[in-house]
Amino acid sequence: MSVDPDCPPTLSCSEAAESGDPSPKPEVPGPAETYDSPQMTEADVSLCEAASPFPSSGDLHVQETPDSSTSPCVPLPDSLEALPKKGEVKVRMKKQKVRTVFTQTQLCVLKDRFQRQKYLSLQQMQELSSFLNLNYKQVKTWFQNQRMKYKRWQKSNWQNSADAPQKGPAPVEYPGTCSNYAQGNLVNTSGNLPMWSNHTWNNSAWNTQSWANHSWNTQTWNSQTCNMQTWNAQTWNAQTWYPQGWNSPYPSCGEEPLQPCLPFPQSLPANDLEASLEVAGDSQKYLNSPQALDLFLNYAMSLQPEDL
DNA sequence: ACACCGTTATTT
DNA sequence: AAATAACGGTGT
Repeated sequence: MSVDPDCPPTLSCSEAAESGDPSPKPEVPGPAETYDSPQMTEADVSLCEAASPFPSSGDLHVQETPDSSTSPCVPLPDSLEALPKKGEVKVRMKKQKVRTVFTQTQLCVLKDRFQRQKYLSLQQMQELSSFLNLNYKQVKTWFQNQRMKYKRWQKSNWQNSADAPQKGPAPVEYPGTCSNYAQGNLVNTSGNLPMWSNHTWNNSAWNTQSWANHSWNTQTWNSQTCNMQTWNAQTWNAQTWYPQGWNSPYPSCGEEPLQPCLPFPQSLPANDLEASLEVAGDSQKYLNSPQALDLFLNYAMSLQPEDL
């Protein structure tokens, strides 16, 4: 909650948060941080965050999370401000962790996506992250954490549906989606299937229900057994996702040559989700990628009030 | 390179 | 104090 969009990205949010303005809601309706935050420079980030030892972050362009306020990078201990070569001063630098506070919108999208898809392919994550204006890494992490959370939840609910062998009205629903979130629209009310509920999911046993039943607390499906990596690669590639389908359902999408699954560039105008949605409201000139369109169609109506 | 999972640290 | 974003170690 709160997500203080007010907090100037540049200054320590925590500081601001603590010292005053506990006002949780009255946020500027600011489309979840419409401000394009100067945020910190990469230098800053790497400096304070000690730069994730992530090898891959190289090719997976890690855009430094644009919206979604990220925690400060300021109060580094002391004596270090001079800090000319970060290479050397390894000593007592406590390395403050930067924690991003996702916006409600971002969370909604993430959660909803998670509900129908526990694992995303690399590409999907990239797309999603791009759309949400988050890092690939952030999305990846989020999904990982979410899986763990889900797992925990399953365990605790395990007893509940434990013995409803496999017929039960499906275990209690995982508290995934946002309250007034119109997840109804998500699943094609019109046969326009969102990409992630496409055939791949439909006919398989992987709808949310059966997934839940799957209770994989035993190692049933997890990566070790199945090797998600390979599976992902083979199953979730562009061809799979964009079979031929993008010509049909959507009005102004027919024209799109719809390339496979592009690197999902900044096809979205500068900004973030809400901006895109806003724009997309009347003209779809920016939605030149299936992903954007899809997301729009799926989420446009379901934004949290506070985000708009 | 990625998933899992325990841990750490921040945010509320 | 709880929730959770991010990290680090480990296994494949």
